[in-house]
Amino acid sequence: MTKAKRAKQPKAPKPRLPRGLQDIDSKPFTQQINMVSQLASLCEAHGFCALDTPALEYADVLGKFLPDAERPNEGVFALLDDDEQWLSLRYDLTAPLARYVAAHYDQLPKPFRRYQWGWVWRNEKPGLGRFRQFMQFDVDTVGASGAQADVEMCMLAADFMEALGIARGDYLLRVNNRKILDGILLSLGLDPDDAAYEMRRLTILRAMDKLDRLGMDAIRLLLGAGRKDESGDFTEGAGLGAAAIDKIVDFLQTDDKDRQAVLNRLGTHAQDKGKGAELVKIGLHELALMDELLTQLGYGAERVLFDPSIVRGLDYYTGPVFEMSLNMSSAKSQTGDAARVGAIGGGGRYDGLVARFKGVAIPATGISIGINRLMAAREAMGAMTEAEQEAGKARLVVVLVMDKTRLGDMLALVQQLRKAGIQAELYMGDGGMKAQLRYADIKGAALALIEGEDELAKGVITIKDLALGRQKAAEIADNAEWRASQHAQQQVKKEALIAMIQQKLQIN
RNA sequence: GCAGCCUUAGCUCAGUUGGUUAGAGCGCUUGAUUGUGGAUCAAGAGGUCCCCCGUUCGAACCGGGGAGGCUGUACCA
Repeated sequence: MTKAKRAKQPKAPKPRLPRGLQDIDSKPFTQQINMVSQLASLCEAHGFCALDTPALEYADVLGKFLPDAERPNEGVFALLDDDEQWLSLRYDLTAPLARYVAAHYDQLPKPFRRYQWGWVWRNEKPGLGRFRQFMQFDVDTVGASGAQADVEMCMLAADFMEALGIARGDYLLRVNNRKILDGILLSLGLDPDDAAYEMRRLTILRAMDKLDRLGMDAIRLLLGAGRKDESGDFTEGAGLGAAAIDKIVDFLQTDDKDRQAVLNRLGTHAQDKGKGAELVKIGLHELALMDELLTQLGYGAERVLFDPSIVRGLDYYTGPVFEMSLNMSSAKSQTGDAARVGAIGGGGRYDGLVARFKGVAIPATGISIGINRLMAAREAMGAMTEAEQEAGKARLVVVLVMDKTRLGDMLALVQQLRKAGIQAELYMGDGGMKAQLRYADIKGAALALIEGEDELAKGVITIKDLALGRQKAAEIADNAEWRASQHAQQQVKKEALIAMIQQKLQIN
């Protein structure tokens, strides 16, 4: 566009995208569809039902983050409807599930087991592997209080990873119990009636949650006076005394290599008298039940481990909590970024969520997988299922248009190819032969078919092997030799065309 | 939110300690060689130097404000 023309339309919008949102083009989108359908069929095999719910819900139904007029978009994306009611884009799939269960409780089978995937939105600062729109895949069992339901979630999470080609040992589901965490806090001697207790509890839990990322020394600082990060910014600590810090640090040790070892070690924290130790004891008992089932079913500590530093979100979890992480050491981390993808999923037991609507507590447990993060991590790890390798191969055949009076014949040829199970398209543009081959190249097609004057006269079709041609090009630097190299193509009789294409596609 | 750094072509970046017409590589378009993509050669298109205000004879460059981005940190249902 010339400058003069530009001046006439000065307000041409830039084709920009809001931060934290992304286009997903052909290859990753196809991969995403494949991943979701693999997980969905696993869920179906377990007897979970599919469910879909709308992206928009009433803000008060989603709970917390209720928008106010001044800051309607704090944390969530919200908008005021015509009737002056606040709507929010869902920020997870669990709150809508609670709404759905409460609304249809009478008709649903109890326990109600459903799986669901969809986009969710969070209005937060995006970062590495964090977006403002991302896809979650959730599986939940509502109305089951026993450890078997939690254990099923753990096993399913592990099965998910393996179904997606992530090798055993490259993923780890770490499990903790909120009752243990709350019990430990109580036994620190903090007074729950103290006005500052809740703040302090959050600060401590948040500090514990950071063990993975910051290391134990930083955790000591965060539990005590506070910590200064590398930009010089200061984070206020919990202000605990040395004895309390030591107790927590001891609790957090994560050297244990199997689940029984964790249970034994944490058992020492259950021996004191008092409410705190009592809670710890209950939590440990729940974990012990899970361990028993997991062990019987062959899910060892290399897949599902107990880890006292797992906290997960602070709000609705009431019992076991899970977090799925990947061992990225096998990743080809060119930049080092790949190694820090963070948790790719999590979940736990939330016995209070449906009670918001029904008044009676309905126990529930579930997991949630972050599809986008998982996809990025798999890419870095080079995890590929056979189906994906198959799908990633060049299969497309592009038929060129050499003579526009013969479009009908060409379309018929393409149809014939498709009937034979060959992925094929006719060039739809206006370009000449050069443009058409460039099109086939950019599409990553395997073959191009040419039926021009010469071929028509001879009753043949030219098959051009694009991949082979590219490979030859890489070896040639001289123009004359290039011209002599004859384009990696061959002519076949029309009757033999389909058989030849099928043969060529197999070899590729 | 807080802190630090950054913003020049589609991308990655040069640039003049303030001086007229702002550059490179890659990419893109067109052409040559073949009815033929990818190699090679040639030509071309593409810029409000993030935006606004100020200082100055003169600002991409200096000052102020704003926006956007990156990194760390906080929050993360």
